[in-house]
Amino acid sequence: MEREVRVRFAPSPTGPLHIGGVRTALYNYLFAKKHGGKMFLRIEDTDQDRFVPGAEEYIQNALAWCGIQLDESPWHGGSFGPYRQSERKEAGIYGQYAQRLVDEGKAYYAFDTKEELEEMRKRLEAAKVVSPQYNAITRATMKNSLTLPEDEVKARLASGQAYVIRIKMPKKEEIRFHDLIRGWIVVHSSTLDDKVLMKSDGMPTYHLANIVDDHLMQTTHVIRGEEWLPSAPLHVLLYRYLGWEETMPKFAHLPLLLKPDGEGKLSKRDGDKFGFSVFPLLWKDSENSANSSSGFREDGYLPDAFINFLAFLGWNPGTQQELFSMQELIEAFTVERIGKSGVKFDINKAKWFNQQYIKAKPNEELATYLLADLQKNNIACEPAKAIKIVGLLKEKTTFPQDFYKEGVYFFNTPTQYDEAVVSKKWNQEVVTVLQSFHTTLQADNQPFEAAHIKHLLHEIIEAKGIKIGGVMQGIRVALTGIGSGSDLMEVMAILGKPEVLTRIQNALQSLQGRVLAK
RNA sequence: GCUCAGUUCGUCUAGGGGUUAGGACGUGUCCCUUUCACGGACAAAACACGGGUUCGAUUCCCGUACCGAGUACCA
Repeated sequence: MEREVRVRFAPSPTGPLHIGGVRTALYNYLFAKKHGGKMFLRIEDTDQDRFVPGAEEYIQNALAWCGIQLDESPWHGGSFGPYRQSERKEAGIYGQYAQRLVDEGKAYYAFDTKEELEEMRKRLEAAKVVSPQYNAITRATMKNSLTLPEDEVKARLASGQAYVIRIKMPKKEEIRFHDLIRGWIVVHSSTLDDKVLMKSDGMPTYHLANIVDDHLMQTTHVIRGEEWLPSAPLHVLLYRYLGWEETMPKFAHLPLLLKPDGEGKLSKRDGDKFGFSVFPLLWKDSENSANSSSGFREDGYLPDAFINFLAFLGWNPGTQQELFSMQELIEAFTVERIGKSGVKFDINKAKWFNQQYIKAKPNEELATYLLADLQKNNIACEPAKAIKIVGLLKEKTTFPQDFYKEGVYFFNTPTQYDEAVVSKKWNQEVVTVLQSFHTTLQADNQPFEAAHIKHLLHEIIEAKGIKIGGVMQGIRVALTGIGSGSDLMEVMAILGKPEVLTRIQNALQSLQGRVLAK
């Protein structure tokens, strides 16, 4: 097994890429890079009915945002293309293999209509058959090339009648394979059915297409969701039937991402229900806006935080370290450390990761978020000022949009004051201190810096024999309009002396009657 | 129903025949403090159940329960 590691991510373009899909892509990517191999993307668009315009572009954008870099794909190209199954079908790639299986007696034509299949199911259910399916037993009662006379089969085929190709599942045979995460899996063929390999529209089903493509594209490892585990035996059998067992990829079936309340797979509805996104990016459904969904990016998650969070959903490094860059993840990643059990989705952890990443970012970078939000609100601001504000606020910030939310008071001279704070904290002492402070400030000519401001203010407070705690909240509300925020001295320094003087004056005037009214 | 998986604090998990079963998120209390946060400290909180194997099982085996996935001419 000296083959170069080649893994694939194979989404179908049926809508926005789900967060579970992103995690699958991520694990594939980490694995490929860890082993110096390649990762490619293949679009599995064999179901034309479910094709959604824009989905492919969404997948591309989502992976790019996450920093998952593909070596080959429909849009990057590569030497194993085409990378869309619809195009591969046009190129005649699948038909020959289906035909080979039929010729070798490992698959057969079936002419049953939808109604006939439905009828069979009903009949079997009525007869209380344990598992009503098209299988080694029931195929004898259906219309297919195994039951029909040879010339009738030929006639039907020649007349252009619709047909599918089904695998001829052996009656009794143990199918076993090794899963990198779960160990040996053994399934008896009698529990499997004669899955359709080639649909009546000439398209292969996933089952055939993924085996043919993974073989042709020299895939060494198939890392995919656990929902594929039940059909893995079928895939293994297909490799065997096609004579490709020697180079069959190794399998790793990932644990599923579950709803926060633990009732099943995480789905789009859960995002709405629990108030968070289950998609990396905003998805706009052009036909039905109700199908649109918010994305982690738009919610304010940083891509590296999102990736770090996602990596830990079902995997851990076995150490106490929790913060990992993509490069560190690549180095630390092993399939052996992927868990077996389903993982419930906890958005709190995602928030925590985001907070950690915000804190670690340089102020210059964070300032761009504030600046952008300010611009949206037509507020002008010097980058230098934004950098200072952001530096002050970052400790209490989870999302980039918090800078604007928490920091608007830097830009809006308050016209209203938080009533709860005013009624509790606005008193004669505050008024007195503010008055002296105003006078002192006007006379002062030292640089308007936090330490100096603090010194001046404390001098006044102490001279009057007042306790700091009783007066600060009032001063804060006078200056910012609200009762909470970052260090007031720093806030004033950023505000600048003229603005501080104005605000003190305003507050003294606006709240004039409030002390007496008490 | 059947097949296949899985089961350690509320959640993500470490561990693994003998441990005070460890960490993180969240929660609570306290400290810091000009408030909110941040930070610090502490606390509550888990081996699904029943058999077996064993001197000893949370760990290994077998059952049961529960949970999940699959059971389409969807992927």
